[in-house]
Amino acid sequence: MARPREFDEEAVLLLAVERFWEHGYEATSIRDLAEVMGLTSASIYNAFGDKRSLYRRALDYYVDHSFGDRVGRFEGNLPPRQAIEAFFNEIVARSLEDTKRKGCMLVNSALEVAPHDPEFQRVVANVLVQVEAFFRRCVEAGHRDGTISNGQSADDMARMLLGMLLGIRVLARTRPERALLEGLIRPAFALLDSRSDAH
Amino acid sequence: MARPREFDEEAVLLLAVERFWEHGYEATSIRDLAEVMGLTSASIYNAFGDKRSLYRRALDYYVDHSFGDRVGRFEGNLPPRQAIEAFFNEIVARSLEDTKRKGCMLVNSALEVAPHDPEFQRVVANVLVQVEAFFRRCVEAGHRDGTISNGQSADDMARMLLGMLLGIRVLARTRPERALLEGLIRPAFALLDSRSDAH
DNA sequence: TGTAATTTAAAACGAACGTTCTAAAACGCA
DNA sequence: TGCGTTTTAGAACGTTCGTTTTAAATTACA
Repeated sequence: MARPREFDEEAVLLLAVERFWEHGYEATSIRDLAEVMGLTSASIYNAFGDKRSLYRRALDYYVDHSFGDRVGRFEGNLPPRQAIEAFFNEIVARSLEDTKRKGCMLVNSALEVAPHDPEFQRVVANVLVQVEAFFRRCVEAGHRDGTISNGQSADDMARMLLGMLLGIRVLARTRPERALLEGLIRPAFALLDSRSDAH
Repeated sequence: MARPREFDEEAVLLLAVERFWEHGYEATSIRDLAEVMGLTSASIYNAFGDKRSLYRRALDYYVDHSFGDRVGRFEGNLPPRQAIEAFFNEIVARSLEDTKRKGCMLVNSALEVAPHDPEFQRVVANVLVQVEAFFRRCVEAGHRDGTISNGQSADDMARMLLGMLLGIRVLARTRPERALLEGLIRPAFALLDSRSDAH
């Protein structure tokens, strides 16, 4: 009943993600996006609305396919202590092979967009709460089966792991050095392992 | 021999710092700066060169008066273990009273400017190296006088503290909650205290 | 007091910004 | 085969960008 789209919406959204991810919101123009996505600006506005709406779609896509995917792969499929370790090992590995220094789009968004936009503030905060909850579930399970030290509360341990995660993401963006990132997580893991009955 | 400046260079630089700090590089225009600094764009260009040069001056000013000042106040004046604690307590306090959510200008710069600008990459990386070195000196001194556990190497401990610092700075920008930030550092301090001979 | 030097104010520069408009093109259905 | 509808391509909208220019104002020194 009408002329059909000449592009796949998810495919071009992925291209928009790449661009926003690497250059951020302000430094990415509609013309940049049009070139990268292989569309005219009219098509972009027709399919996604304005620039902010497209960025929102891109961020949601990123969150679902990075963090969401990671939690889904590890939680339940691995013992809690190993799930945490696998999570951080993957973050470190990704950070070290991130030659374009894109970092984590959620962290980028947390610093560039969220502070001045209540909607994005809510979105980013919500994801961070979910990450924290994932860590807390892992630590609680580890407490129950004795594979994680109960020297610290699961709440505090989860908070620390969340802080470490964000710290790695920032640090890797300017100093992507293996010794630094791997050395950073060693004390944190030592804390997971240290036996409380040794005190 | 010529018409004198009508403004104090350091005073207007501080105003530029505030603006860049809160809104970042891209989202701050020369006209914004001119209004905030109370100058015309011609005066800005005459005194500071182009926008990027002014941002560089602003970042240097920020680094000297925040991190540089903090290290100078704590190191030497406090025992190593207390120096680290005072450092983090001040970071948490500043983060909680940061109602404008400006965060840390160095971290903001690390994510917005440094990845696409080799000069700023070098500047930011250099400061992070200095922060790490400050932590390492504290941990080494604590190892010597027995106030810090030697369960972890000073190198790794300093790396972890650097990661925690950056993590707090990011987290506080979207979730400035006292329980979260204070809970985050508790396990890290526990690691400083845990006695290695207990294993 | 006149001259050289510098800073001001304000307008102006071309380029790029986000967004919209105008037509032509491409489909399903009558 | 037309009709209604949507998507295309590309020009165009007004605004804002970083930066420079023009000319008046202000000083120290001869």
